[in-house]
Amino acid sequence: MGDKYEALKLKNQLCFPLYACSKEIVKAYKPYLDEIDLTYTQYITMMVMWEHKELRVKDVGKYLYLDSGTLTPLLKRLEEKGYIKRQRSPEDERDLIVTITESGEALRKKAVKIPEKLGACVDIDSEKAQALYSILYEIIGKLTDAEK
Amino acid sequence: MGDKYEALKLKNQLCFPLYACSKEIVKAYKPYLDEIDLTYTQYITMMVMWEHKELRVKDVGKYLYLDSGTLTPLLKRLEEKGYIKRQRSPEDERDLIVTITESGEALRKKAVKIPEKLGACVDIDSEKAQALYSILYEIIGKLTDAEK
DNA sequence: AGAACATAGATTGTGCGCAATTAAATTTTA
DNA sequence: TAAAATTTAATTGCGCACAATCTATGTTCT
Repeated sequence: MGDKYEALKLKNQLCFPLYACSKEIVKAYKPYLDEIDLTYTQYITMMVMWEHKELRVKDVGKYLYLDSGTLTPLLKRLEEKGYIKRQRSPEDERDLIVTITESGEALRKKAVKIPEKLGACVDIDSEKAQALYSILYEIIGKLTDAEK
Repeated sequence: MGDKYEALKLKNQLCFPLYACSKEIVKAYKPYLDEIDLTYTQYITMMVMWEHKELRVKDVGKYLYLDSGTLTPLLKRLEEKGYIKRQRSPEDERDLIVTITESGEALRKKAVKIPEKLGACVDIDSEKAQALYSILYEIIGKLTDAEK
């Protein structure tokens, strides 16, 4: 009981269930995302594009906590699928402007059912969901503000 | 306000903060894990090995929710580093038995400070941590039991 | 204006993470 | 007991995720 390595046991970790839960939920999305030929990361990227229509790569990265190493190839794939356009900003050639296409907008109609389908899988009561949500953003805030 | 696509907005997702939080915490581990030359996944794998000393790949996978596609190369890397041994079971040649080495045991002493170091980074009050923990395992349970 | 600095995205390399498939060993069933 | 089914790990292929580096473009500072 309570040996000196207690803190190193899996069951005493907070990060592990977070890591495992995140993976399992993403896995639960898969059958629904397969229907619209998107990965989870592509899906959340389309989410910010559906909402903002036009963004620099940099801003997409800020919303999603992703860098260009992840986004550059991912955005190229979304462009190949026809959901977005990528073009340099005329004002500042360093910026790459991502714009949603009509086909990308059309995809939104297909995707609109996904949140409720997933809600049915996870099925957690709304107080717990709210608690979870606020604690997660509290942690994210601490980890990403402190940074600089 | 509350258009028909409200459910598709990033701020209304529960999975996204989970996904982002998981990544940010793993990132927070990195400087400490770098010191002992482990990735996060290797670290949690060592955690189950520190506790159990000897396990089949299958059981490691059950503890960590990982399959052989992830574990086979990861365990080979840990074997190269000298922390574990991999050998077939004589009773059932299908099973691969993973055993911790002395060097692997020694690593535990170096790792023992990591949980508190990370606690200092995340710094969340213990009621919230407890709530988070139990909600996460509730979701994990629903997603992994329902499966079969 | 020219040099130093800063910024944005692309590239490279490593390691997951997982679906799908394969191969070998074992168990079950007819 | 021979054939079919199951179990286990390994392999293959793809897409992240991220650190580190590189390149091109802008900005700032003398």
